[in-house]
Parts: sequence; structure tokens; C-alpha cells
Amino acid sequence: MAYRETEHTLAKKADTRLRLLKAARRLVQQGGFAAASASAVAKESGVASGTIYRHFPNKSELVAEVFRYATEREVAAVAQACDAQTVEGGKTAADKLTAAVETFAQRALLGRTLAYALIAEPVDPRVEQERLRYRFAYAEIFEDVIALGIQRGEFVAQNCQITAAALVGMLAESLVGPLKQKNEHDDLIHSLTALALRAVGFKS
Amino acid sequence: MAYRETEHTLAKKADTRLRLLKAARRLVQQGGFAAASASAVAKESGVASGTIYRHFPNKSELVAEVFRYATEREVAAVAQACDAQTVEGGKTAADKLTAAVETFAQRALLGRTLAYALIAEPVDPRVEQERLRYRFAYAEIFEDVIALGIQRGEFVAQNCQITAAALVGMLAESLVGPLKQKNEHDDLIHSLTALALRAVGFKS
DNA sequence: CAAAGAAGTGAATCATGGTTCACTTGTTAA
DNA sequence: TTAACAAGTGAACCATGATTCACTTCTTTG
Repeated sequence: MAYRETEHTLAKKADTRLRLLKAARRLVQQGGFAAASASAVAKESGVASGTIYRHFPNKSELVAEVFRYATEREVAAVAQACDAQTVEGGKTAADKLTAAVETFAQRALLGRTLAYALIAEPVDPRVEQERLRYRFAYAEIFEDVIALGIQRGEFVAQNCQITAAALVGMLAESLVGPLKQKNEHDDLIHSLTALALRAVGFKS
Repeated sequence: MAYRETEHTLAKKADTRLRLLKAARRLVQQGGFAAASASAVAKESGVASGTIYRHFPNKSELVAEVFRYATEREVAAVAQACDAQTVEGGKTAADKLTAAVETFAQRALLGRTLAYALIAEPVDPRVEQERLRYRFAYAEIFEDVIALGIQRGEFVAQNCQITAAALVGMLAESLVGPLKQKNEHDDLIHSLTALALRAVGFKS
């Protein structure tokens, strides 16, 4: 005489959870984290606000998960663009770096609101922590490419970690700062790739 | 039969206003903007919370003024360090840039909390606007130096605005990011100056 | 000193937005 | 069908921190 978890109930539960995450993500994409209040998320996903707390311990956790999810997509896209430039004879660390910068910039310029949300929008500390990981993930990609470049003699010797972090900051500032509208996208992207190559001491 | 503003009353009024600003600044230096709540500022300056509103239309305005003030000092220090490197024959745009980066970094590494507050701490939109000006002020300094360097043939031709903004972002990220403790200050500063010179295409 | 007006007070109020909880609805197994 | 329990509901609640305002205190002039 009782209730027990079954495939069906679990699936339904997971579904609601996912629905909440997707609704939150949609709101963030449209209006940043500011637009993803608990009640807005509830309304957007067609449930009551209390339901959120059946699936997440608190709102920060929900938002953090949204952040993580969005982040992974972005980082993966950059990593992939980077990997696509295979090393075979040529000076390809430079190509990898170029591809990484281009991809980062292109994506940021397309999804402005999301880019701003991920890079710069004020968020509460628990989410800010997620952001640090996000930036660090990018930095790691750059770090590997720089290390490769140095090893291959394409780039000047340097502290890869510092340069990598600096590149992330450079991109973040350039892409969400006041420059965003002043320059044509292509010009901006081209300037940034050139700048990144100079920064790592690419031996033309 | 009446009251009229006089030197004394005006002075006193200005004094209280200043006291509020200084108290707020102290709190920000110690604990960031988060620590500068209206009641904290009131207590720190030895007045009642209501008094704040006799001198500022709202808290944001007070905070914005604190921001502006702190900002001006920082920017002035960098500008001055930059100007100190006079142009006389030598390749001095590079020296100027180096001095600017060093000064920025040194000051940030000393006044950590303030640096974080000015560069990255979440603030409300009215203050965020002030932050944009702040970053832009730095960018302008860099922009001038880069333009000079190009003109003098020290630096490679480039879009000064973009590079300048990128340098600001680079410094901001490097100095408030997770690197802050990992590296010795001197190493970090040295890496950053080298990086900046490469970024502008300094012809060694 | 009295009148007038400004500055100062701080408890009360308001705004925002997250969180709870008594209750209803849905699902399962006996 | 019913007992048992999870999920869903949404109005009420709470926490934080800015802002107000009726009142007191201070300063000035006639």
C-alpha cells in the first residue's frame, strides 16, 4: 500500500526540471539574469513559483545551472574551433589562436545579451563563482595554444597563464564595452585576432 | 525676521556632505560597495540615515560620487606616470606605456579591495555608468600613447581605440582575476608590461 | 526673544524579490 | 478504492536595504 518512484514519475520530474532550466535560459538570453526572477521563470515555464523549490534548493542554484549550461556551449564552440586547426607541418598555433579569438568574438557579437550576461552582468556571489570557472575555462584553452606556440617556436617565451588570462580580459572588454557598436564587426574581429597574435609574440 | 544662508551655514553644510563622502569612501576601501549601505555610511559619519537625503537625492548619487572621486585619483596617477616619461629623442612611447601599465598594476595590487570595487564589483546601473567612464578614461590614456607610438614609428599601425580598450580589459582581468595571488607581484607586473608592449607591436 | 527656514533625527514605511507552507492534485501499489 | 507519498500551487511571509516624514534642533535676522 504505497507510492514508489517509477520510470514515469522520474521522467516527469526530470521534465519539469528541464522545463524550468530552459525557461530560465530563454529569459536570460532575452533580458539577462535580471529578467530571470523566480516568478518570471515560473510564469515562463507555466508552473507556480513554489515548484521551483521542489527542483532546486534556491534560485541561485537554478541560475548557476543555467550559467554552467550556457557556458559549456560557448567554451565548447571555441575549443572546437581551435581543435579544427590541425597541426601538420605549418605554423598552426597561430591558426588555432586566430580561430579561437574569431569564434569567441563572433558568438559574443551575435548573442549580445547572453554575452553580456555571461561576461559582465552583475550576479550574486554563487553565480559569480560559476563565472570565474567560465573565464578560467577560456583561459585554459588559450593557455594550451600559447604553450604549443612557444614549444613550436611560433610564439615568444612567456608566462602562459598570465597571457591567457589577459587575452580573456581583452576579449571581454572589447566585446561588451563601449566599442560594441562603434566598429564594424569584421573590423573589430580582425583587429582582435591581430592584437592577440601580437600579444603572444607571434613571429610573423 | 528670517533665516538666510550665510558663509557659516554653507560651510557647515558642505562639511557634512564631505563627511558623508569620506565615510563612504572609507567603507568602500575596506569592504567594497557592498559595505557602504546607507545606514553604514550614516553610522560611519556619525549622522542619522535621513541626513544622507538632505545632501544627496538618493544613495546611488552618493556612491557614484565616491566612485568618481576614487576614479579620478587612479586615473590621474596613471596619467601622471605616463607624462613623466618625456619625449626627447628616445623611443619613449614604449616608456610611457610601460609606466602606465606599471602604475595601474601597482596601485591595483596594493589597494586590492578598492581595485576590485572599481573594476569588477557588481554595482547598480547608475554607478555602472560611472564605471564605463572610468574605463574609458584609462582607455583614452592608452589611446594617446599608442597613437604617439605609431606616429613615432615605435608601434605597428593599428586601431588605437580597440587596442586601448583591450589593454584596459587585459589589466582588469589580470589584476582582479584568479591570478592575483598565484604570482609574485613583480613577476606579474613585468609580464604585463611585456605583454602590453607586444600587444601594441613594439619594434624592440 | 520670536519668527522663519534649513539641517538633523531615526523609527516607520516601502519596494523588491526570494522563500515558505498549508493545501490540493497526481501517481503508485495493495 | 484507498492508503501513502511526491509534485504542484500561490498567497503569505520574510529579508534586505533604501527612502520618507513628522518632529526636533540649529542658525539667522528683525
